[in-house]
Amino acid sequence: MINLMEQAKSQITQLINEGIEKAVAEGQLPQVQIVDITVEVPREKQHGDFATNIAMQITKQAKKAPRMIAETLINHMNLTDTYVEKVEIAGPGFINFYFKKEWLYGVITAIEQEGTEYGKVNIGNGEKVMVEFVSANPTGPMHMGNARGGALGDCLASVLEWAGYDVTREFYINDAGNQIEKFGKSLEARYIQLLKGEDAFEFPEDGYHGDDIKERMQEFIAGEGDKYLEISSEERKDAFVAYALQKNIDKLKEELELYGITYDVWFKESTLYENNEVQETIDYLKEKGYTYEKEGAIWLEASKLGAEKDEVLVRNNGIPTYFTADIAYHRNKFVKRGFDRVIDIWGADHHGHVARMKGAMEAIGCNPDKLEIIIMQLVRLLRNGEVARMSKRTGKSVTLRDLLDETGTDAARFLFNMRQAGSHLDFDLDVAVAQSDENPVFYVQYAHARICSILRKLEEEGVEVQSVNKINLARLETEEEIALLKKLVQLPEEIAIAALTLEPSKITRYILDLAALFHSFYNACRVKVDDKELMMARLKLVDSIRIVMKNVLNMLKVSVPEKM
RNA sequence: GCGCCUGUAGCUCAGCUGGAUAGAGCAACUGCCUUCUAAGCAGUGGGCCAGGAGUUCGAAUCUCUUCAGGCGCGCCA
Repeated sequence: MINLMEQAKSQITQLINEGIEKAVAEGQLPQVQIVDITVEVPREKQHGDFATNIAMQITKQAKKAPRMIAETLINHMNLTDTYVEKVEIAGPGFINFYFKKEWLYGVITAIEQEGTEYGKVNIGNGEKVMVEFVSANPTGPMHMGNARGGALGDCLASVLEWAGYDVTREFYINDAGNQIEKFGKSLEARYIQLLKGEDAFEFPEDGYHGDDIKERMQEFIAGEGDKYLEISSEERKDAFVAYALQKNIDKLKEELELYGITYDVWFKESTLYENNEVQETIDYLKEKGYTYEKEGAIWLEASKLGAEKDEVLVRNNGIPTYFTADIAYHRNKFVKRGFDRVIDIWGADHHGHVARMKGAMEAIGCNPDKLEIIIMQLVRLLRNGEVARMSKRTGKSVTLRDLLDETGTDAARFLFNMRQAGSHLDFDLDVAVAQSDENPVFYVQYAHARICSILRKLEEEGVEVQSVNKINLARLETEEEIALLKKLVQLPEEIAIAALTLEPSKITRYILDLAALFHSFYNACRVKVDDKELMMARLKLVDSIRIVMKNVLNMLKVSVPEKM
């Protein structure tokens, strides 16, 4: 994998280290302790391609003015055999590096060589990491929170794959415990009501009122009739749950598939009970002395593990809580399946769960730092500039399905990843469906389509993209072309940063920037010009942009139209 | 009351783990199609980075604090 950014930075680091060594050897600097040399790309391009603040950082140790230190260092740098063209001191003591154009042109070669792989980095070293996301309750339809979580989780998983991790996408099915109990009761009530009238059976107070429950039972009756009126409540609830749950899970799968999400594992909570892992977990915690009994329940001393207060593990009716199952689940992820890292994506309404979950990890002997929980802030849906809680079509709260029907997968996936997980997100339906400059998805896709159009036009005239060794890249010298080359160089690093910070939103912003630079270029420079050499160079540049855009959009699973 | 998140242009948000003159996109205004897709581009205006204190060569960024908003604090999940 070629990472020009990395190469450049390591060259600079080496130059500085050599500079310091020599200066120290010659007595021009005292012995200094360097923790980390930061090399960054300055915001202002007149400050060069790279800059370092090392001179300012060692001011105290060196007991000299930063600009003096900078000068000393520069005097001891040997620039031969490097890409560095020029070094300058600037401002309070920055050292600015100007790179030769050859370095920048190298990106075209890199893209040609790596093609669909360009942008990949290996910071993960094949580490096994799980991303668990959505995990919506199978008792009803998915909501806007699930929609955001889906886009975030799936794109994050992709980013991690591109960064060299071995990623598993997982959906946790809550098919056990209290809510399934409620689910069963609700189904039973609807079944009897449908066959014998509304008044024949009282609907449970805390039951699920959604229409989907009724629908399930209508389907069930259509197939099986009324024979379940005769059997025991226990038996028929089990039968209803088994039927409706499978139906609901199939529907979840289908809708997520439509959303571009395919999971590697659908993990059922019930298997934790079947395989005795919940009990194993409880026994383990007991053994380690983290539990006590109070009022007939078994408690976890979570307060001693960093949480706010203690938590019930097993209710006084003998049934373990959701929390206990979740501990067993995470124990399964780490201990039974050997994941190096586990990333959970939760809605902000679950943030109270974080501290006790981390505490529980410690209690079961897993490193809590290996469990990373992304807390995603809630989504506000806007329509006509106003908060829209209800779907236009159904009058009920807006589901993932409604959203996809209205805006399509591309817009939803892209727009949900425009914001960082931690920031509250306003999802504007009018923007999502707008086919204009307001809509960032179209803006990016349009750039790609424009490029394809150029390629088509020239191909019709018999002009094709040539391999890099036949092209005089030095002809790429306008401001717009240089800016584009620099942006292309950045992709591997952007992916690395997105993976490290767990923020796929960096990538959507990257691709928006690239599209903007392309559109500027398009208006400032023509590809199809009489100067053949220039045309071939620009054609190659444009084709390289196309490859990068396609790579990134494929990664995000946003479609890449060649015509619009 | 306690805890988590957020506060940057009229609106929606970036700001790359502390850098140089705080940036985009919408919205407003002015221009740009006989030449590769105007779903585009160029330009103009717009800011007490919520307030205050601290840390240091240097703070939108880190710490503390006040204020405002969101969310949570169950033998629910």
